[in-house]
Amino acid sequence: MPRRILVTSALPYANGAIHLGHLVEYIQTDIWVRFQKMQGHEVHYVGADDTHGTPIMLRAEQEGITPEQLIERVYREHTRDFFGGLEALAKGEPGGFLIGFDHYYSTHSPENRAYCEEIYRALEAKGLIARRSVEQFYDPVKQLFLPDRYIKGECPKCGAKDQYGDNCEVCGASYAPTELKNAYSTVSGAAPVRKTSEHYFFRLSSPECVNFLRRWTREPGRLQPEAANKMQEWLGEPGEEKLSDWDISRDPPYFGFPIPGTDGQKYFYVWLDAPVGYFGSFANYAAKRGDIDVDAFLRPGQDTELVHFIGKDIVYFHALFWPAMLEHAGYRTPTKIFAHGFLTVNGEKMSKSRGTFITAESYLAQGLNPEWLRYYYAAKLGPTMEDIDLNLDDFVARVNSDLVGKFVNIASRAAGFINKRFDGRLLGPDPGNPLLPSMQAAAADIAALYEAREYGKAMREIMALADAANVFVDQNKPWELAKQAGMETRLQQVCSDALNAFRLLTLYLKPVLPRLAKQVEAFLNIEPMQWADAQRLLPAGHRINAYQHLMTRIDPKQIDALIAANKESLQTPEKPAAANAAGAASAKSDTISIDDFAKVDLRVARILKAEHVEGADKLLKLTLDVGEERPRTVFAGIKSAYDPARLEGRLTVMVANLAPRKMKFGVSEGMVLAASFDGGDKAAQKTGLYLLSPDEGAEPGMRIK
RNA sequence: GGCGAAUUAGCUCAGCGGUUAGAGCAGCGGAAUCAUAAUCCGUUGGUCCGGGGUUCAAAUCCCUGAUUCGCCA
Repeated sequence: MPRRILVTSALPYANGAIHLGHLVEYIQTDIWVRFQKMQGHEVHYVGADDTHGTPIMLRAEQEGITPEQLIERVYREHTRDFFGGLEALAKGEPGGFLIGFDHYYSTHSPENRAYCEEIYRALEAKGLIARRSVEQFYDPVKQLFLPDRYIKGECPKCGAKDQYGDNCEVCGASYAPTELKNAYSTVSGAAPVRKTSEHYFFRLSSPECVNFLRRWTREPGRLQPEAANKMQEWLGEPGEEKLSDWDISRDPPYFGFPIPGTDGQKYFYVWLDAPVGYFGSFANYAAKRGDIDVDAFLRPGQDTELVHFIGKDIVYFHALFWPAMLEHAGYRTPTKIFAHGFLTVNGEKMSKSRGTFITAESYLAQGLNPEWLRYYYAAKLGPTMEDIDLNLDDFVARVNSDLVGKFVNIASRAAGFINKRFDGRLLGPDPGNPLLPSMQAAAADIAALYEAREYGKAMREIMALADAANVFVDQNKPWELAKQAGMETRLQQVCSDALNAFRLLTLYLKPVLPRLAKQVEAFLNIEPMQWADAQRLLPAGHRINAYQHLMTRIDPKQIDALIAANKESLQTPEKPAAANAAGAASAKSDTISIDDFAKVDLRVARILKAEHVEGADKLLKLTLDVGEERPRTVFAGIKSAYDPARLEGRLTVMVANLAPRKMKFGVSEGMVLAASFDGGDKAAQKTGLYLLSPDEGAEPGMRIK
């Protein structure tokens, strides 16, 4: 009986780029899904962008666009990074990191809204919704309740400025946001006030929920042991009431769904509608396909499975709120929740200043092969919540050695002889050769490892088989057979067996290397391989196609370039590496002489101050240190893309000998340089402005030439 | 501050009460030259974080300290 599984990866937030940390999860999920599909199971893998909440709203405002425009743009970026975008998918040529979503949608959808409302109503009908007053910080200028992350102030212990409301980065003291001195809203700069509002709560502390969760979280197989222990900690011993109710409402203005019956005065907190977004995406997919019974996957009492892959940081939401909500709203609960750890790079947290905060896009833009990373992650991943490390030297060594040196090399060693000497024809497997049966016998073991998400062990086992195949070639020395008269059949036999071995290795690696597997299937002239095909071999007389390079080695220089590229994006982390598209989009200008260029005095400048200009729609007033006695004042038309607070302190590039110009708001003594699309292309104009930055080490006043 | 996890060869990791602690990569020495997309054979290398204990036996269990990383307050 094929299993029927609905699989999800966590929904990435629609206000930032996908980076290599995100990809751990999508690659982990994708490998599992591809493996299950190869087993012949019915699997639906859905995802979506998580689009609601205050940060999205403010971000859009800062960029001068609507939240809808922002999430649409980010949707294009995310789908591009995951699978090359919807166009590539439609053409059947997925790109990006080859994440094989069956459907990728958005939480800002009618389906999601309908599920949220239905779930909410069901909970309310069961008396699981409570209302009570909550006092929170409020920005009187923006007229907005402020999440803690938007409040800064002086540390109550040491007086350090610009500290967040939970603890001080300077002295390490921890405190409540209310204790901050001279607190201010990072949105408007105004001093926040305390304001009371009625909030809606999901009664997680009710006996129904607590008892359910005590039972549910301990059911075998639901959670990893570490996660189950963590749940025990959060739940406390029976009698200890450790859980508190969950605040699910937010006051307008809020980008999200209104709560039914509140007349638009309350909105669902983004963390309520985010997981429901799994269902919304699935429902939309099912409607498009037309042959899937949605309720068979979403309602209780069915033989289907619901599997969530998530990061360890959101276990809380997925193992407490989410199942409790579902259980009491008449839906099925997740069958399994698989949490993974975080990614470190070279043993440390990803860091923008070290260039290890690497975006998915920059990795691809540098020409690195996504399957290199997929393999490396697979080699490192296990079923636990432990962090995994991307050690860049190890990455280069391991991929080159395993994939190119061991694996791909086998095909390369055998294919030449078969094509040149035997017209591409194979002999059937040699019954006296124990290599192939032993490789076939490993199929069950490797399958069990994939099933258990023991990818690292699976890769090790597969590479041990690749070693065995190389030993086989070495012992049988086809290059010597080729020189001996009368050994033609033996030569053909050895190479045929080697290619059969290569086919099996490819099959075992197919969940990790889908694109390469497809190329190999074309090379071997075979149908797409399923797991059961491991028990078959290429028959006598089978004809293969000409061999072409399957994979190149990683040049360490490519890694250096990748790090450098991500260092450059240091100052604009939210929009990295968007420049290549712009370069191609506009025509080149006429050539100039070096003397012409020398007339422009470009200098490194430090932005000492950046302020809004009252009455100006586009301008920011910048005070720049260019190594002169007196700082320069420059008005720059970059308000749409930059928050002044973020500019202060950073380095950029200015034209120092531009004639001063009197403007409505004062005299501008130069200009700062930024990249943007040329006018005319309306679609492109949306993608904004990119201020230039020198590499680390540059100092204010340095001449640029 | 409380709770938890981690610490094993240069690097990445496995082993989690039982022969002299393992693998891959790197290093070193050979061989080979089908594969410039390289392999094969051999080999160096470890106070298993420090200290104490339990045991016939500890990298593995317990206590304690250090460092790192989480979660909570």
